[in-house]
Amino acid sequence: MSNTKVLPLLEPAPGEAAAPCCPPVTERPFTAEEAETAARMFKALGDPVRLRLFSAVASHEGGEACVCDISDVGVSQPTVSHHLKKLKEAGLLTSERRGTWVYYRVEPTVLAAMGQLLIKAGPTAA
Amino acid sequence: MSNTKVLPLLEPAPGEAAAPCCPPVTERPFTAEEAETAARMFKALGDPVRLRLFSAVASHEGGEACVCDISDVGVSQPTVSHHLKKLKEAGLLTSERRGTWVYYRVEPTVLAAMGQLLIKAGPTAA
DNA sequence: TGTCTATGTTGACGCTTGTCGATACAGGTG
DNA sequence: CACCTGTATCGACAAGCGTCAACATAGACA
Repeated sequence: MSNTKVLPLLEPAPGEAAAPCCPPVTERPFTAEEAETAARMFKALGDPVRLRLFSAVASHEGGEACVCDISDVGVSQPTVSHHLKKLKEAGLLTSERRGTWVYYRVEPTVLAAMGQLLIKAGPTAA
Repeated sequence: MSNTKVLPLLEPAPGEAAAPCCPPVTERPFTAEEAETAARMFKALGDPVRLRLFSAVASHEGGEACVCDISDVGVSQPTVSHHLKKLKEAGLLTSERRGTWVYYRVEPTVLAAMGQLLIKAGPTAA
C-alpha cells in the first residue's frame, strides 16, 4: 500500500546459488526478525489465487508472462491486479511495461532461496 | 474447530522422496485445486509466530519438541496453542502427549514436499 | 481426594485481507 | 484529436485472522 516495498532478501552472487534470508528451518530456531522476513514470502504464496498467478508466471515461457496470459483465475481484473501487486511487494515478481501490455517475471533467485529454506540444499532450479 | 482436518498431501513411500501434492510451480500453472492445497501449507508458514514455532520444532533435537521448549516467542500461551493447532491442521506438525507434556513433531515428508514445490528436486533433507 | 502444573478451548476484540464496481491512467490506432 | 483496450487505483464491504483473558481439561503427585 504505502509503497512498493521490496524485501531485502537476496544478494545473489551471479552464477551462484541464492543466498536466502535465513538458514534452513531445521538448522536452528528462527529469530523474530528472520521469521518476519521469511513469513512475508510464505504469506504471499498463501493465497490460492496468488499461488495460481505465481505458478502461471513461473511456468510460462521464459519465466515471464503478460497479465492477459494469466488473468483467467476466476476473479475480477482488479483483484488480479491487486494480487500481482502483493507478489511484487513480497519480492517474488517483477513487472515491466512493454507497449500496451505489462509483463510479470519471477524473481529468479527467490525460488531457490525459499526452497533452501525448507530443505538443506538443492539445485538452482531448472 | 470442526476437527483436526489434516491435509491429504503425501503418500510417502517409505524410504522414498516425498510425493508432493503438486508439481513444481515452474512446471505448469497450478489448477485451482492444487493451488488450494498448496496455499494452505504456505499460509500456515505465513505468520511470523507460526514460522518461529515451526522452526523451533524442526530444529529441535530429534525433530520434536515439548511446547514448554518452544513457547518463548513473545505471545501468550493460548496464542501459542492456537498457532500450533493451525500448523497441525495444515499437516505440518503432529502432536503426542507424553505424561504431563505435549510434544510436537515435524511431519517428516512435508519439508521435502514443499521444497520440491519450489525447486525442481532436492535431497530428502537432513 | 485435592492441588499443582502444562496445555487446550472459548469468546470477544480490532486489524487485516480478499473481493468487487467504479474510475483513472497508459498506450496504441484511426 | 477521439476512441478503444489493457492495467492500476480507489472506496467500500464482509470475512478471516491474531491476540488476549478467562476458563476448562489432563496428568502427576501427595
